[in-house]
Amino acid sequence: MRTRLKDVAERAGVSVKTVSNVVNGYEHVTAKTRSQVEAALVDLGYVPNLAARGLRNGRSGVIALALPELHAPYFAEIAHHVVRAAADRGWTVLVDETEGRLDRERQVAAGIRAHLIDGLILSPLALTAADLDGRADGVPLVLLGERVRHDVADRVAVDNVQAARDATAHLLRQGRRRIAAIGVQRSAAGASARLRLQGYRKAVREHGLDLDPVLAVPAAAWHRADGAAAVRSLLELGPPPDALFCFNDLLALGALRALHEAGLRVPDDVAVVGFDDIEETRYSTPSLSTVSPAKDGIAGTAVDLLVARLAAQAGAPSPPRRVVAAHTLAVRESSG
Amino acid sequence: MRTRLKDVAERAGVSVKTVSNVVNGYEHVTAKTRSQVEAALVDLGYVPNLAARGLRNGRSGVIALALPELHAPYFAEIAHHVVRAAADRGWTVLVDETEGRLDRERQVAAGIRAHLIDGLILSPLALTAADLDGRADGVPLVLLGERVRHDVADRVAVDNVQAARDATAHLLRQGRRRIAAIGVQRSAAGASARLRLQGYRKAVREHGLDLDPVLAVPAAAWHRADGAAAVRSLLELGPPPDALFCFNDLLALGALRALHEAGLRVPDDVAVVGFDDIEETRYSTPSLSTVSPAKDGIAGTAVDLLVARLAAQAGAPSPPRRVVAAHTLAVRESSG
DNA sequence: GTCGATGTTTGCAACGATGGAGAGCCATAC
DNA sequence: GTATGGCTCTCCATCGTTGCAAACATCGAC
Repeated sequence: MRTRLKDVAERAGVSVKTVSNVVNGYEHVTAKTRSQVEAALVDLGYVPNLAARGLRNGRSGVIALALPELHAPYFAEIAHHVVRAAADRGWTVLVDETEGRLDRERQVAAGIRAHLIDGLILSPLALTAADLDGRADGVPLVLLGERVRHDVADRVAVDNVQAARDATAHLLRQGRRRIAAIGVQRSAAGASARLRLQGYRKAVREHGLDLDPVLAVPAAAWHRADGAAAVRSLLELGPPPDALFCFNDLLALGALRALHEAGLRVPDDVAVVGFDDIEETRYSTPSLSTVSPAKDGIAGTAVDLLVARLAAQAGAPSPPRRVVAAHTLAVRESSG
Repeated sequence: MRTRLKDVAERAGVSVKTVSNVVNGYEHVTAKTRSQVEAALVDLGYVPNLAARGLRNGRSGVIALALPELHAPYFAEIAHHVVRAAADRGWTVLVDETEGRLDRERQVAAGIRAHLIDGLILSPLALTAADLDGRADGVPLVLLGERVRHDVADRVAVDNVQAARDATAHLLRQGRRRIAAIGVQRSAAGASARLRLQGYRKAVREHGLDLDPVLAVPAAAWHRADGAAAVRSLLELGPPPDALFCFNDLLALGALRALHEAGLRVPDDVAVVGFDDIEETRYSTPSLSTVSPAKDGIAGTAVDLLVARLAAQAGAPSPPRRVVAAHTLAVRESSG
């Protein structure tokens, strides 16, 4: 049996409330009482019952992080930063994997864990704004990524169009002319893909070049295998491109692999740029140039937005906030 | 304001307890009452308050997973499998990062989240058995890995000695004779390192070869950078080895990088085997041979052990259980 | 010595849910 | 018609904590 405030109170010869006051650092407790209580706390090894505290306060100190899959490096890194940012601010993180499935994303957004969590950070793949309309009464929500319209909830995201444009422009400046875009998606879940494609096209046109539809290569998912497959199919269709802009790093790493197998040298024959700056890109052969979103900034901002919502929950509802996270271009060997 | 059982009860014209009975699937409720209550539940969008339920039942339905760092691929994959296994069994996972720091590991083991979690799965780095002695009253604990003596808590781990021996024997069978062990650690946190070194030595001796101390290369941490640094220092000391057994995949990937920079071909000049079978090893250039622990099995077993403890908590304490997880050797290009 | 002000401690109620005891109702058996 | 038993449903207490308000103690000022 665990010790409760009551046990400590009996041991210290004071009331339960006084013990509670000591535990919570209430000012007006005499030094003598305080030390008695503290001794009893230590003796009995008291640990507060967070379920009871949560029930009483209406706050659990726990936020949920829902993302497609924890084992994808980008999400693992985001999760790391969120857990860390939350811990720094005194919160704990509970993790849900949605597998990018609409039903799971809807469930978590609808507040499946009501009163166990105080807020939710969601990185959606399939969810649309319609799914979120009219959930004003639910737990505060912060969205990661530009996949959902920004007027339904707080949102933190990099400017995908701008970032894709930067990456493509970098390749153009290196003198590349036939740049393929790897990772095109037409499904509802492909909002990021659309934005990155848009940025890519913008850069190509701004450089006075024509868009070759053959160079827009689709990928079902954004894993290594899809990147490798995309490159193989591209190479079958005709002369190889002189550069690839891959919509994420996993695609790019798969692409590096396929290029290597095809006997093409990177960056000599084909330059490659990815997106996400996962740690692996620094150690691949060759190391991978990539768009580097400020992941710690994204995580910190997301937690801050959530905490701000929590603090403001009593007052009038404020309009959703949209934060654009910084990004840079990390130039490495694959496009150096 | 969220709806409570009370609101639903008023709407349906029954008592709070009856609503509770319906929600919990209690048998003896008339069809009529049931349908009335269910209608009210839907109308008001009732969601149970898990904090209150947890307080009353003494169970929250949440387990904690504490590991050094979520962004290391091995731990990310373990976390993925644990979250999934827990979800399959109706549990939710809360994540703590310890950074491998002793104080943090002690805190989580001591039950910092008491009553918010029902059980704990901990992957310790620095913790010793002494830290766990006498915590019989705490929340059920399952340890991952062989770092801590197996008689203090339930434990799931691969047989590190055997696995390291298998990996080294594989290299010997390929005709390699100067095999370096990368990742040696002498600190308290290096229990896995010691076991893997032991297995490596065993295999070398069993093959009738002498151990060359130069070939046991230390690494402060087990990240890519450490693997690269270890190889560079090894190459400075004398003639290159003809194979590397790296104590984890990140070391091996860093090593591949350093070998490449040194102009050594893998596997022609130097064969490389890693440990963990993270997804990245299938796409590196060359792809990496590695010891493959059954990660889903480890995660599933860990959750099962925890759930079993929870179910048995009322009865007499049973002795700690030790489960040895399966491992195989995935042979890929780096030692093919 | 009394009064008020300040500082310290206490008791009670409440957060939302559920277990258990028992009240009410109906059908069946005598 | 009454007793019996079983099914439904309600009421009350309880889980551990904290906000509120009241009670109590201490002190200085008059």
